[in-house]
Amino acid sequence: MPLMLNSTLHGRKVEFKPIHEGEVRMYHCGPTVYDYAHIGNFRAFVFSDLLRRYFEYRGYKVKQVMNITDVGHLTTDADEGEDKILVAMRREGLKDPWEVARFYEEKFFEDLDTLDIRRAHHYPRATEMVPEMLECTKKLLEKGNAYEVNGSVYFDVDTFPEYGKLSGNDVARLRAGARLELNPDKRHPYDFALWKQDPSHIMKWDSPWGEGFPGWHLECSVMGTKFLGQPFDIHTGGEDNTFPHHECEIAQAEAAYDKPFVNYWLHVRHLLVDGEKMSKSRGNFYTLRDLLDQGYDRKAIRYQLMVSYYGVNQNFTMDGIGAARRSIDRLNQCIRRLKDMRGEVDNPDFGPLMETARNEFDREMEDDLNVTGAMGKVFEFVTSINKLELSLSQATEALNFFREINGILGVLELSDVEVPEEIMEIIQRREVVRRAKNWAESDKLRDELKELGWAVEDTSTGPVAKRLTHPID
RNA sequence: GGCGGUGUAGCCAAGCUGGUAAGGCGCCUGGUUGCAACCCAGGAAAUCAUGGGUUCGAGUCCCAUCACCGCCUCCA
Repeated sequence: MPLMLNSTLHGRKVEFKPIHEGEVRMYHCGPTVYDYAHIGNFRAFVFSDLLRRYFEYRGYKVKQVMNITDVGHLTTDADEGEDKILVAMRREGLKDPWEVARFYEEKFFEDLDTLDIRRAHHYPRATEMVPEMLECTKKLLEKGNAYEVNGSVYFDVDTFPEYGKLSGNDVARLRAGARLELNPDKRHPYDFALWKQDPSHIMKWDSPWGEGFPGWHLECSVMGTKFLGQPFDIHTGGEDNTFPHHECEIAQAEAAYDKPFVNYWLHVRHLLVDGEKMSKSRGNFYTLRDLLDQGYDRKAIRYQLMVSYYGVNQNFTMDGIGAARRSIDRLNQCIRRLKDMRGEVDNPDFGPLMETARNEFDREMEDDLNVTGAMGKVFEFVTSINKLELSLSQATEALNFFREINGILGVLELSDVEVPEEIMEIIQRREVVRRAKNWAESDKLRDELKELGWAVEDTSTGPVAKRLTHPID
């Protein structure tokens, strides 16, 4: 069955067709490394991981690129408030913008690992792509799509009639409703900088037009084309990037090389926290580290971020993280039960259930990665097989299904839990007193285990140790 | 002001090509257990934002209103 994606460029769901058979090339707007990424940022990053893992599940070879924006488009004497970089430098005791960028880049990668987000194939830094950006700027000047004024180079939107095709904006209308500050250097208010000269900037490079820094939109065009070719298949980012950022990327790349830039654009809607938009002033602004510090489980956070349709806002709540944790536990519990199945006789009810589960899971996912719907089908499957006694081979088949979908989800516990010696010892001690029906002592040992972060479940086949994943449940 | 999106049980939510509403969490009852936890069985709970319209029939299409989100300025 075809995979349907809701492409912003098309304005509707369209069938995905790769440029290269069996291969997908994707570009994802990455972090600006002047602060910790917040939980909303991670919705977009988890989505890029979901896409990648899902394409791999479908058997595609995937190539991913994500930019690291380390060019501070900021000045030493910021007009309003204090410069973000300077604040970050003081906060972290760092000496220059480059150090700030490397510091937060490292934190970003740590956060990716925390959320089990698979690494993209390239993470180009903007500061290391300046030659390519200069080259693209020169090309646009040569072709007449850009003009130089006072050491800055602007893209001339009037030379690109398709400007607006992604966002649905219309240059004439934009001009009418313009509330931009007038920049006398620009011919049109929506012309945007490819190269900018500004003496007060901290980061500067040489160029044919004097010292300056690259424009805000150029890095993504250049990196996408360099690592993925032009056109490439999919470009993703937060919904806020649609205009002007992605619109400008298209204009630059297509004007420079006279061919389409990207075939499908997917935009991730923002998340709300407790029903409101996240902001520091509202006190509902969280980084990933904030949540971990409060004791929330990383897999629950991943699950929570992933199991909602990317095309609508998600209401992220602290209760939701706990609910996510318990949802994962339910799946894990089913997996554990399957591992104990040793029957030799096939259960006739199993086959149809298994087939339905696979088909419906796939059908939901093919519908624009409707993970929510797909998981609904998985839970229906869990409920129905929890009632059945299965043969070893059937249990194995079910386990394989969980293993496959976990390639996408990345939150399930499929391998046996390794129980530390110390814990095993207490559990065995508890078994001895339990057999002697010394309940007081038995419960004391159970409390002791809890203190150490472990639970014990007394099953018919003996005690099973279970790691307590989350103190706040 | 313009463009796009959302509003479904206590909470998170699927439902997008129209035929009276998935799933998870929570809650209730029973089973299991030494007691729990986990699990199982059963159950309560939704006038699908509001008001019109089209239709034999609308959460699902159309119009209007309200609320919220994004963009029009850097931002996932």
